[in-house]
Amino acid sequence: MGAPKQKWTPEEETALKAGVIKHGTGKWRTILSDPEYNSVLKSRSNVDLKDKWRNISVTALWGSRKKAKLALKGPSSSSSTAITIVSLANGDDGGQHIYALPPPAASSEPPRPFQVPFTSVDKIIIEAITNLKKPFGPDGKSILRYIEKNYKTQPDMKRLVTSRLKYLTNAGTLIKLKHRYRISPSYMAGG
Amino acid sequence: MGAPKQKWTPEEETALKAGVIKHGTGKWRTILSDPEYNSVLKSRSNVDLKDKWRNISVTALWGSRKKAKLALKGPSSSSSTAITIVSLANGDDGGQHIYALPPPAASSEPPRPFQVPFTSVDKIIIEAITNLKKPFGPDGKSILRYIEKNYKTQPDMKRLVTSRLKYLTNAGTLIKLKHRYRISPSYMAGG
DNA sequence: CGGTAGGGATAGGGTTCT
DNA sequence: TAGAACCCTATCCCTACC
Repeated sequence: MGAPKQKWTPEEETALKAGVIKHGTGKWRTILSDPEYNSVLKSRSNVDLKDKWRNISVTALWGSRKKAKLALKGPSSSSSTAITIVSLANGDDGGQHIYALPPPAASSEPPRPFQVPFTSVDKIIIEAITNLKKPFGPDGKSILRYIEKNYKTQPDMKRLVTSRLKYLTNAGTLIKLKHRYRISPSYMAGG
Repeated sequence: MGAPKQKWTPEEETALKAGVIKHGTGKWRTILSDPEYNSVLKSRSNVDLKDKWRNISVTALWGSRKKAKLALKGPSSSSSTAITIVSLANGDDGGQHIYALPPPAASSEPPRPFQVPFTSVDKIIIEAITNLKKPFGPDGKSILRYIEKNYKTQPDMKRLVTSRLKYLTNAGTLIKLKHRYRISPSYMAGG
């Protein structure tokens, strides 16, 4: 066709984000039909929207889909790539950090620091909300279940998640409505 | 990592070319899966095929990717690098030459000839077919659109392209099938 | 048939190696 | 230094499942 790879413009991306905030994720056709966005997104399909949103989400969390796939999960599938989540005192998320411990044996990589800062509970919470993709956002319990299902967690993860949800809501990163959490516009907008 | 740059053997290159002729460009996985080639190309990935084909194509056209990048494009992005295509009577492509005119004002370069022979319509047509990468080749209209999009053209470019397509098809450089054009084996083989 | 989710392939820019 | 080989990831495509 004419366009070998049609890169997304900032305007289109903004419109998509606004559309998701207004209609929720998974409502790609609805967003496209909304007169508020359909002029900007004229040249995009519902599938394009879905793909772009996936890309935005995953990039914000992990840097790329590939990294997300590598980072996410692991415990059950392959012991050599397992990632263990631990939280340490005194971090930037209210006294908690999440670290990824490199697998015990494994790679012929050059010497790395024993622990590399990898991601925080906050990021995992955002990931949970993104991946659970409930129409109006998951509730706290679902978020916790998601995290416990996908990561090896420490015993007091519940307390940690609860306090982080409160903090993120106060900070404006999350929006809480009827016990459900969704990601705020400003966060996805790249704030 | 493991692989210290695995150079392409002539056999592999031949298999790749045959695969492209059979399945078209952009069908890298398909080519890999074809029992006719998958023994020779066993150690290559679909991405490897794509990269190698790019090297082959771009080398045939411009000498290298770097040169191609310098030569290609200009009009829309930056006026100072704009390339103007004109055709002159009495050339080697049926009475037509394509020239690249240096930008009007611009560079502090040493004095250049007013017009430097740049490339011919034929090469641009080959480039168009290569870059448009339609499964069975683009039709004439698409080729014309590509050229008009990427170059500043003279008014009668349509007529020129049409006649060149006819010529190149007769000459065996292109293969025409159902109004679509693809590059012939012999051309890519370096003929 | 129309829509979405998800896996997977491709395109094209960038990087490394020789 | 250039060019071949290779890497990264945004975009696009395909299929399964409603």
